Amino acid sequence: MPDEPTPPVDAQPLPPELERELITFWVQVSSLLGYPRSVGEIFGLIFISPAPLSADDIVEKLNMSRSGAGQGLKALQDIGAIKPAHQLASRKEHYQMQTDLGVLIKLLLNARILPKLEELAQQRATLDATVRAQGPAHLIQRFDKLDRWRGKTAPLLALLKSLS
Amino acid sequence: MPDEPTPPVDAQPLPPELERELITFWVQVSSLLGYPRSVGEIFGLIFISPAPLSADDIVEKLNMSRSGAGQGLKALQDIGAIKPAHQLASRKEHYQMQTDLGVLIKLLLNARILPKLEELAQQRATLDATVRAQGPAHLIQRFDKLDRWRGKTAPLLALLKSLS
DNA sequence: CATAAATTACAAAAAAAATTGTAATTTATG
DNA sequence: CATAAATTACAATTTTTTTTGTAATTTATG
Repeated sequence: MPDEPTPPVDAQPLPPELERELITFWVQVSSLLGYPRSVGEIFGLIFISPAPLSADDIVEKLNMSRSGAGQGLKALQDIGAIKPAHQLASRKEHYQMQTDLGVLIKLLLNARILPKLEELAQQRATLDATVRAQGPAHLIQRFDKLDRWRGKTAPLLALLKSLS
Repeated sequence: MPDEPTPPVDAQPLPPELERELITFWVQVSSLLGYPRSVGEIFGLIFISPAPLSADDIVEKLNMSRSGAGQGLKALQDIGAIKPAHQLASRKEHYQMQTDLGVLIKLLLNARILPKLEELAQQRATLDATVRAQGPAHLIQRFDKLDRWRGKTAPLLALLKSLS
């Protein structure tokens, strides 16, 4: 037996325009981090919702496919932006935002940006060694420059990691 | 009269595989910053080239369209990653990398990431005010959380700006 | 443990982004 | 200042990414 529509928790729902703006804000954040619009919309909706939401709630509210909602929820769970919240009356899984935003930002950075940065740093080191071993003078000079740049940005990376 | 092909400056050209790896490295950097593959390839090619390159040099080496090369070069110039280098013998514009990488990283960040972050910060502030004025309790609580997160990441933003 | 309800996986379709080709414009040179 | 050479702008095409729909799988409940 499918669930009945749940009654609103809030007496006073958000003005639709504010709702839209808040969701748009999170769409932009997710886009900055390289996630598709749908993921940002789902997170935005969960962010503004007073109660945990099921995948079907999201499908209904955002007019998206069931499988799109499922994949988006999975992505958000993977990075720890949302977490499951068992609703006693229902068999469906419900989700609410991860309220520990320290965890959230850490996971966002770890999931997307830090790994890439570290992979690139590793590759740079390898190329550096190769070029210094066998490369022409002009390239060695350019890697010298990269080294200096690395020195400048090292504190930034350290700070990023310290958030994690 | 079109230019004759310029003779190689280096006696010993790079091994093709190293060349490919170096270009791939820059493609990945550019992708992290949200630029298309072609822009990364162009920068990579200029990075490894001992002498300044013309748009047509790039077309030939990378097998890309003339207009694609033009647009990519423009984008790279706009962010200051490369700079024009007049070649006396030729009428074509030539380009070489901006060797001051301090300038380079600063411009990359300024051109893409910082503006977005600042726009988002501005929007957050506006939404925060609106929600606190008229929003429901649960949303106000969530903006409280955002505020705390902001406190944690403020040093990061400051450091980013200090690089600029 | 059988069945119903939900989730997940994956190929197909749709949407978005990047690249190309052509035409218009600008810039340099005789 | 006319012409040739190069650059730039922009619509059309191609490619990539995102979203959807369906089928297979998993999970919970009587």
